[in-house]
Amino acid sequence: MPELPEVETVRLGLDQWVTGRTIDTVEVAHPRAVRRHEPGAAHFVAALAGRTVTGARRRGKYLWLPLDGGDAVIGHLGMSGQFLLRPADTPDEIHLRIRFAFDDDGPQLRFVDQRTFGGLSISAGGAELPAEIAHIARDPVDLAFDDAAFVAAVRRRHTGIKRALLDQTLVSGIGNIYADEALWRARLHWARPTDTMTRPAVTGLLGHVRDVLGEALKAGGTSFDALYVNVNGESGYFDRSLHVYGREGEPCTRCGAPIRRDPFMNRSAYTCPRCQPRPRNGRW
DNA sequence: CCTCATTCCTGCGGGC
DNA sequence: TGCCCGCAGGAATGAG
Repeated sequence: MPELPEVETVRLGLDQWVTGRTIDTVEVAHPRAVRRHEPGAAHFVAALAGRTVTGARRRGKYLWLPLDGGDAVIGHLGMSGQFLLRPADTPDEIHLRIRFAFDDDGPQLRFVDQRTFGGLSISAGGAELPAEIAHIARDPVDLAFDDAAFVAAVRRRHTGIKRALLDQTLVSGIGNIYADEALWRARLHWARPTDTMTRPAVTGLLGHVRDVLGEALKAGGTSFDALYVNVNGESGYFDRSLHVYGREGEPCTRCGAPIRRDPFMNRSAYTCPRCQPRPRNGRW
């Protein structure tokens, strides 16, 4: 579930509570959580002792903590990852994967992840932008995002518009929830071929993507259960503002037609069949 | 350079 | 009551 608004909410918390602190010890409770760290868990632990965190940054759905000396800890929440700040005497979470203890009296930083799709690794010299995630595009909230280049790139692609929105090398930060919500706002069907879209249509969609991401960030993100929480364990409330995602059979808030769920890329696509029609003759 | 299917993982809820 | 299965899905990977 964590998409840009949720990851950014976590980043803000990390920046507030971890920046400037020096790591004392690290414990890897589950090796799978560091599987992307090629040198292995023991190296991960040894390399971080004594290092000071100098910030908290984000690229799309990836986070990284720059360290003194120029390296960085890269993190991805996957489906169910959480960064939690917890006093040392707090009982371990069932799905605790990695623990960071600092050389001060402050709380531990714990990486908790039920489904273990997420994980952490160290990027050598990656403080500015880790090479491991340099292929991830900027997100639409990034001031340096190039709107014209994005519009042109989308129109050059030969695929469906939702696939394009989910392609993190084209635009980052968007996942299944916000893709569906932006497409509903733009009245576009998920299968609309990108090469049939006009420049204004893509530009308009980009505007809706920005709007929905911004609104969700203000709400502290979307959560349906306790899986997505900020560093203090609190849930966002944007799920109350969703128009199509997860609403199969419920009336469209705009026209009343029942929301439809289609199988899509081994997951789901939610649309309003009236607001986002798919042409009968196959011509868009 | 594309495009796209497959794979990883755990817990929950529906059906029988 | 309990078992099985589908579903949730980000992104790396490799096939074509």
